[in-house]
Amino acid sequence: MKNYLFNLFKTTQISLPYLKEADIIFTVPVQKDHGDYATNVSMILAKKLKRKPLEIANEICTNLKYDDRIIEKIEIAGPGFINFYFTSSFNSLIIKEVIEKKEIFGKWQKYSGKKAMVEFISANPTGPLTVGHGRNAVVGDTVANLLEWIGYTVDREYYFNNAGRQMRVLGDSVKLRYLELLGETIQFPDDYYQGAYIKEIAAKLKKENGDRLVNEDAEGIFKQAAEKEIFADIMTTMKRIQINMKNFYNEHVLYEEGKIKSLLELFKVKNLSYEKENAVWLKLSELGNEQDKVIVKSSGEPTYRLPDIAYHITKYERGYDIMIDLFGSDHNATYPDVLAGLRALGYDESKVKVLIHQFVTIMEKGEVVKMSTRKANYITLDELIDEVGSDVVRYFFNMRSITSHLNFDLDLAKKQSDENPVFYLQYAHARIASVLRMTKDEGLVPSLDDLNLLATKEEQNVLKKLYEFPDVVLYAAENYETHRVCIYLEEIAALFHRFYTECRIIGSDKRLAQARIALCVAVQVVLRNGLSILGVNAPEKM
RNA sequence: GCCCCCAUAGCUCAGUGGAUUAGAGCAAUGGCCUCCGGAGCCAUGUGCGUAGGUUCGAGUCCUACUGGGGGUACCA
Repeated sequence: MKNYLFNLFKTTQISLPYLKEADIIFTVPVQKDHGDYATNVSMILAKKLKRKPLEIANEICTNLKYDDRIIEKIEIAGPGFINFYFTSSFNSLIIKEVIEKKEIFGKWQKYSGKKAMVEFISANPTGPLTVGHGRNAVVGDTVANLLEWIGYTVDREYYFNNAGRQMRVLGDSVKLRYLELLGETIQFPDDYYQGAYIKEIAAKLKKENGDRLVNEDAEGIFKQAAEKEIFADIMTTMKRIQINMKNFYNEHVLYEEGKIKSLLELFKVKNLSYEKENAVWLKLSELGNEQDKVIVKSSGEPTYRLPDIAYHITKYERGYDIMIDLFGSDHNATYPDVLAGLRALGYDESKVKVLIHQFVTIMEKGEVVKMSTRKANYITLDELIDEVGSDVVRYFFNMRSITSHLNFDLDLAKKQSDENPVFYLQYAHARIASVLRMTKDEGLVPSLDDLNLLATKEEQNVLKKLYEFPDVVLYAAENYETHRVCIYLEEIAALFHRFYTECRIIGSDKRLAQARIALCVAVQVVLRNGLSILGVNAPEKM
């Protein structure tokens, strides 16, 4: 539909050259009686041409040479909108396209040949993934899916650090619990890791080694065992929600390959850093940021900024056209420094897209559960999956704009899963599968021969919505907004149910029945495609 | 103090500068199966935090304010 309009306006440019001067946009009007698509081009041109919008709209309309088998009518309305009404027989042709393209309906070639990296989760192995990581994990994976749908080749990468203070505390925490199990009286500091998993790791060490480890360094076997166990856990959790990371990038590699050292040297040579009070500072205030920041502490240990910049440089070196970083809002102060460092070294920072998602609030028994990895009172992603399943987890994390806080009512998700919109979508899909099984037994098959019979309001509404799917995918992908897909799917499922309530298949004239079955198939394809973007199953039966 | 995000119906949230009429789900009330899946459909809504500004046109953009969340380390 949209394509036809774009082409129509392009040919009209010959007779009305001023059409080239405006960005022509077609939108689906909120009001159904305002047509299938509308454009505000005459209002935009009114200012440039200093003429009345209605007058311009009239002129455009008389010059549009359209095919009346495709467009039923064109109207001018309100202050100068041009509304387009398509013929019902043209609308029905979308079914043919959907059924022919099937699992690739909605895909684009627009960015084919381009490489993208999505870096997400990137949690250090200090504990199991929490619900907050869950949002990051699901959104990151879905953004990656969306980019694949518009043509990108996408790598998913997990960046982590198994050195540093946090990990030392982790090793100490495990050793203390180990000593405790051996009967020693210990003082367990408040700022150590309190979770039960620490005790489990300590217990495992005791079982395997008895008391032989009492004189071992906490940074040795204790830290290593903890990291191994925790990472195994994280991997299992990711697998449960269908996340396949391509790479795990260990910050340590940057040191091994000398990238930290050479970057530090580069900053010095370029006069972008200086020494003060035994520390090395990056001249961020000269690069447009608020203040200079330390990149090497007086202890000689770099702060996260140096490896983060070095890490991003490897992304450029690996040839990505676009690099997505997905962080929780608690990290929103870190990326401006990294971007400034990259900019100073001449890298095109517009290739890095930083997405910040807001917190997840867990509600349980009407109360907010405060969460901290250190403290014992947090809900793990694994527990959440146990309670509600992978499909609900993935759908819920995808269904809200990442700029908003996500309110996750655990009680609701636990006990009343049939209230969840994900079931509404899966039900629509399963219902169609059932219809197809049943009609097949009646000797009816989908047919594209008489699609023009699909003329009722309910049928037409579904058809027009089918046309929108590729646009929704493109918009969602280019704006990294996974929730758009959810909104669309809920809309088309609702339109389908309405159609199905009003329009009978068995008992109708055979040609009409078979056209309606074809409509069902098309809706099913789109539901399945949309759900696959989200990583949610589309069941044949429920 | 400064920086980022948010404020829309009882609750959870959509809303891509457009149309005298701002939508959905949940909750609530009342309808709809002699009929293909009732996990469905239909009906019922005193709502855009406050005050200015830009614009032909503002929930959407700008400024200030109020309220909430997150930051502002030689933690990440």
